[in-house]
Amino acid sequence: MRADARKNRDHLLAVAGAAIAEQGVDASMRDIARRADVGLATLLRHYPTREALLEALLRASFDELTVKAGELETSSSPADALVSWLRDCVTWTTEYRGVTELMAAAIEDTESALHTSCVTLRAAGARLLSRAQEAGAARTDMDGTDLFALVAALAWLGDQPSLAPRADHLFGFVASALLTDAAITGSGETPRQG
Amino acid sequence: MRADARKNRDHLLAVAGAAIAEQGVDASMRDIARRADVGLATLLRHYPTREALLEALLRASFDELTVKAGELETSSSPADALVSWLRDCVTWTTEYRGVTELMAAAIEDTESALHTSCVTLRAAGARLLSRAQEAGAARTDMDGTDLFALVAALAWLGDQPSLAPRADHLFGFVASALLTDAAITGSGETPRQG
DNA sequence: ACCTGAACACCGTTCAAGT
DNA sequence: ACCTGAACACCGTTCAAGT
Repeated sequence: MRADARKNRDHLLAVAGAAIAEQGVDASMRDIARRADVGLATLLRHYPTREALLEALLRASFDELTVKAGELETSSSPADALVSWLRDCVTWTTEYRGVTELMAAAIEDTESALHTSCVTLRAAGARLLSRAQEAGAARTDMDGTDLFALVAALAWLGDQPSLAPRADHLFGFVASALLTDAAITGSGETPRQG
Repeated sequence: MRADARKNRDHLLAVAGAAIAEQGVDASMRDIARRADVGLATLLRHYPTREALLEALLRASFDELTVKAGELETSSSPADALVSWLRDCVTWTTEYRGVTELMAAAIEDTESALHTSCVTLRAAGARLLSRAQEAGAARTDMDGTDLFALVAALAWLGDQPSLAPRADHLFGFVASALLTDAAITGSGETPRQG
């Protein structure tokens, strides 16, 4: 790639990041190009679709979350690892309004530029869930796809101005429903009789 | 209203219902007018906004759900009434893809044509929740707004092709988390000591 | 090798002009 | 009283022509 092209590309990504942080993932591509003082066609040659642009923009965050999941597997109790990773995921998505819907579409669209990242993320969550289930800390009637859906739904709530104030509370509701009583009362105690 | 205008209006609503059932609430207004063999400006004079059109389209369903809530209050146990009404709400929203997002926006926008209907719906849910809470059948850390948000989130899941297959399962997950153990093991037993 | 203006087919909004 | 064509300011896609 030529030096001027590389510079254009980096500049575009920075401008796109700002625009999308402000206006959400539906920010106009034309507007992003305008802000970057570049023709719309130039933006589209670097990033042929909105998803390709987002993939470049979110790659670092995706990687971080995946690495974090691996770290939590060794550093925290199964229940704590699961819940704190879920919280990280939900918190992260609130940075880019509307990204959840795109991710839900991408996870079953193998053509999407976001597909692989989403599948990897789901797998990371599934591992943490399995670990918690094997420890008797999480319900056994859930799998990685259920978990992905729950995170997506909670993130979606955070995107809706009228519902966002309850997003934290409902995260707690969902998280505690996901865990078993044994995990909630603490791993040191014996589960109480039902 | 003149007879020809009335006829136009009814015809527009029927056509809009079909288009929106097919394509979701984002169906092009221009396309709806085209299908109805009417100028776009005519559609917009009858229904000045997308929300006004949907309000006319959904009014009957809104009323039904509100009436249903009242009936369930006398015909069913507090827990059953709450859960079966929630299921009705979620099932209903799946008929019109995207309606949940519009409703979430409308409930805090007093200018929206859908505002009153959404507020009424939330109040009906809040009554069923209170009744269940007073009977010791539902968690007491939830209110009508939380309930509205949960229904919205579950309905949103049903709108996403990749997540829809889990929507029923996750409805059960949320519903059972909403109820107390006492309500789940049956209303004939005394709540256990916590 | 890289960039871009311009044409295209859409969208919802608005209003002057028609019946 | 009711309807509508047309102008407007947008959108993303595509490609021939320029540097």
